[in-house]
Amino acid sequence: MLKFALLGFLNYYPMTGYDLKQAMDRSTTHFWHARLSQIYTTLKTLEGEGCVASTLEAQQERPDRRVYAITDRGREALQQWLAQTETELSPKKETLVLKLFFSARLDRQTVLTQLRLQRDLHHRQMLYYREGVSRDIEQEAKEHPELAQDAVLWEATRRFGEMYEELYVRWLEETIHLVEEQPAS
Amino acid sequence: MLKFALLGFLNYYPMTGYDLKQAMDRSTTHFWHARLSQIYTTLKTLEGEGCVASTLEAQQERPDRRVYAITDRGREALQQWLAQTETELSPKKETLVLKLFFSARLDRQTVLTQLRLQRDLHHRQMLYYREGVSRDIEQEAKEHPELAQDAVLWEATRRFGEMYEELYVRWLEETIHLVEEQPAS
DNA sequence: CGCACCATGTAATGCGTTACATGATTTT
DNA sequence: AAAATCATGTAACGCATTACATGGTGCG
Repeated sequence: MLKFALLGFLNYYPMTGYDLKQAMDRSTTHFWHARLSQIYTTLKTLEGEGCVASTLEAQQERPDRRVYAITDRGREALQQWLAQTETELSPKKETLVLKLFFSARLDRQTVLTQLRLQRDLHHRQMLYYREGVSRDIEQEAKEHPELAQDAVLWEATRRFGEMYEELYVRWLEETIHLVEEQPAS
Repeated sequence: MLKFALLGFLNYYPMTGYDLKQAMDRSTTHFWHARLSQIYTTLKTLEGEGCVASTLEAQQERPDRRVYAITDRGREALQQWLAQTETELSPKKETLVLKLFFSARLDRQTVLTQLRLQRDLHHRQMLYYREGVSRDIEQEAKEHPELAQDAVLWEATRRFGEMYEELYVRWLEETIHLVEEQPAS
């Protein structure tokens, strides 16, 4: 799946593995993320499959860069993936919710500390989508005017992140009240 | 991480791998899931670590059952995990959102078909949390009255699932309108 | 002086899925 | 007659993380 994310970015313009990591961190990280090590190995695989091609660029005063560009075959693979309908829901893994599920016998203060910390984290994340991600999208759209159409959908995915964090904060607040008002066992 | 989910369930009462799969499917599946094959191998690992102990029960007219029970060491491991504060956000992977991010050059009808199908799937899932999961929790609480305290938190996690699906449907509807009203490229 | 940034990769390990393998009973 | 339920497991593979390994530049 990371393959397609990388192809998607390279379909905008050529980039290095390092660039791709930064692009993801500034845009898709809340719904798709990867480590640098995985990006580098996946690029190698994609090159083996003929979906991308790389050229080594020497730089003075900086390490060499290996710049990847998408090929016709890569564009085709990307299109095919995009057009293929998703007939299932993405499976989720939410550690906090799992923990809460089993926390009835845990002392109340520990549970509340847990929930309040997460509320703060999600609140901060919500502000980040509203401010940081918003700014990054606008900047990228300004630097690459040919991607204006794309930016509309980037904004839609940003909105998903924002709404998700709003929901999380709301739910945590509900749940904190619930735990506070539970009679002692 | 699956380890702790299994310990959590076995902390209620002893179960087989098959039972554990069903328990998960009826309760945690929207925030934590696993395949039977993984459950069986993880139980074996847990037994090797002394966190659970199993006994083979012969049955007439049915295959033998290997029933797992949590040990003191297992209870300790579970408690420690539960009490340990989560200082990070759970990373998400949302295939649909990733696809949408890169879909600007895809023809509009394909995108809309994709989004509408997902809206229906999430809507159905929302109803399932409201009806199916709700019922399952109530039934389990009725069958095991000693788990009444636990059921309060189960309900809180069910509520998370419901709110999440509501959000998803809302976002998809927003996004469908957005795509419908986009001027052609 | 230390940290962050730029820049690339490999190796070992862990987690999770898919496929393989079996087989009786109960429900539709 | 076919499908679902009960019931257990192994093997191969793929995806992802962590740790290892290197090294120069620029900023506070």
